[in-house]
Amino acid sequence: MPELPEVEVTRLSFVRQIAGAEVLSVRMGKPLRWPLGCEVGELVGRSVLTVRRRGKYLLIELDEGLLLVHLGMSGSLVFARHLAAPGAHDHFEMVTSHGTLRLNDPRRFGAVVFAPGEHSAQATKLLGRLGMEPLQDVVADGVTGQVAEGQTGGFDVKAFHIGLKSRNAAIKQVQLAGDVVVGVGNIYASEALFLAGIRPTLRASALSRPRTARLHAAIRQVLALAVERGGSTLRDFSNAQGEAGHFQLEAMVYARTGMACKVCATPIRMIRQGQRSTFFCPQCQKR
DNA sequence: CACGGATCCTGATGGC
DNA sequence: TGCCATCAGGATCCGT
Repeated sequence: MPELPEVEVTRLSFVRQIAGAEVLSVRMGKPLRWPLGCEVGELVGRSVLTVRRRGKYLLIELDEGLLLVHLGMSGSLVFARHLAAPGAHDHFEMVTSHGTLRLNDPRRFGAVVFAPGEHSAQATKLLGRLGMEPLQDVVADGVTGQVAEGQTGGFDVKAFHIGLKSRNAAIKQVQLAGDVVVGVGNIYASEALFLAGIRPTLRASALSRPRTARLHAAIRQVLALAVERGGSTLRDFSNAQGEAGHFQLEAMVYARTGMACKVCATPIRMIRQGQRSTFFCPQCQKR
């Protein structure tokens, strides 16, 4: 489910409340994608400093170590003072002095992993080869005014072009791979290519510098707008306050197979790339 | 090394 | 109503 906008919207929806909280207890449900990597008891007594984001990972920073949270395809977080008894798909729950953080993830492709530090082997294994942060310098933290992400370089057109040049796979799939640019999932990959007027099947290495610049701008534009709209709620996404997103109402191509293109009225087409659906307008995205 | 495909898991949906 | 096939916002692993 969640791509960068949904993860960022989730982060913004509970970072203020959880900051400064003390961990009172932690409980796990069924196994997630990876084991937690520590005993739940080890987390008790630590305090939550803040929550940052790297790609589609949330980094819950503790006074000692951090929790890396990934929502996978079907995960969502809730943070509240009081929650009903956990359900069948609630697989991680952390009770703090400020409220309870709970991960609901029916498909269990998500994960919560403890790492002793941001540069530990555990963290590097998950974050080590992530690409550039597309919204760096665009989405600022509502409290501190600082950008959500830290140490990687910003999303630079020149670096983007260099990254694409070495890839012969289709541009759509290179966007999804996350090693050139992070956070672009199946919805926003199609949307960005539409805004840039680029055919999803074009080899990444075939993008000219000007077209790379257009895609760079399109990715930023679509992700930033999606964050403003609270993300996309296709089926069941909601932020940590339980609120749905509305970007899907503004999608130009995603899930609009056969419907008229909002620009030229040509029917939107769907193809399969790497077992995933891709949507595009054959008229607006000729190559 | 880069690519395509299989894979993890559950739930919703549509055809018969 | 039941059964089966297909599809779903992700990302890793494996064979070529």
